[in-house]
Amino acid sequence: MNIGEAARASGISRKMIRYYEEIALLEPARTVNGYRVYGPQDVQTLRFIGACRRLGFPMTDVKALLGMWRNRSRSSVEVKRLTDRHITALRERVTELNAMITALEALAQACDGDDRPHCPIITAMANPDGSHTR
Amino acid sequence: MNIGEAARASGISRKMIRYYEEIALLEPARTVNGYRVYGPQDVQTLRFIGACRRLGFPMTDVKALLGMWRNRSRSSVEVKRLTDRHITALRERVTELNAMITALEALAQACDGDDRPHCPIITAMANPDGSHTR
DNA sequence: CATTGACCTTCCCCTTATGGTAAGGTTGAG
DNA sequence: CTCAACCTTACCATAAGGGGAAGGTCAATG
Repeated sequence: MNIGEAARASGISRKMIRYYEEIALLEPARTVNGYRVYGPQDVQTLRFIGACRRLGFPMTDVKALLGMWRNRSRSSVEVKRLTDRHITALRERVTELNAMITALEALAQACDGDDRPHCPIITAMANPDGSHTR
Repeated sequence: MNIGEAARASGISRKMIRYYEEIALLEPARTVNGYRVYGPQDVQTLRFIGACRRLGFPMTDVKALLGMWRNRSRSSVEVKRLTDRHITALRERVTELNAMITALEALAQACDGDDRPHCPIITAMANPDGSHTR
């Protein structure tokens, strides 16, 4: 299987397949002409990587997860620990984003949104310490 | 005011102050020796930028917001429109992250987390289409 | 007057994960 | 033999920074 076919079979772009090889996530065989050759196992690996990425795991985690997948004597606690850390990171990010959303909603709600220049949003940016001029 | 002092006054690192200049957000004066010189207005600009960044606006939006701030004949509706688009983008991102969190929580909850290899998390990654082998 | 430390300057590399493009080689069909 | 559709490597770019080197400047101290 050539890289194009592997891309279609796995849903991973040719570009990213080569990148994953570069960071040592897989090592396809080569024909005498240097063409990469992928087997069903390689496609499985690519699909595994894709699943990890869709769940937001960074590449370092994906690498670790791949190692655990391949290691038949792994402990499920390792996997769970990694996953829990990732969940925690995602929750923190959501908390940050929600704080931004809440602040922005308050500002937008206070803005008339008409053709006049007065705008609480701009005022808030210009007075970042919350020092309101009353 | 030198760049170091401007950095302390604005809470923006020297590195980023130079970067913001590079992308034309401000243009400090220079001494004869080439040192950047910042006035109170520049510090105001930097604080404005910092406030935008803390609310998650991308630099392109920051640039636009700066322009609106400086434009005394702006319409507040422009500002509000930009803000609303940003809020929408943030909400979408939160929705994505929450979907990941939900999926990961279900997997983690199903994982025993002991010293045995069996692990639903790994199994899920290896079978990305949800094709469970029963 | 020289040294020293704290500034400042520009320039380049690194990050994450991904896309694009260009120059050139291979293959298979017609 | 040619042409399209592959493939290869190599480089550039992204967003928003951080790190650091090499070299210039300035003020205070000895």
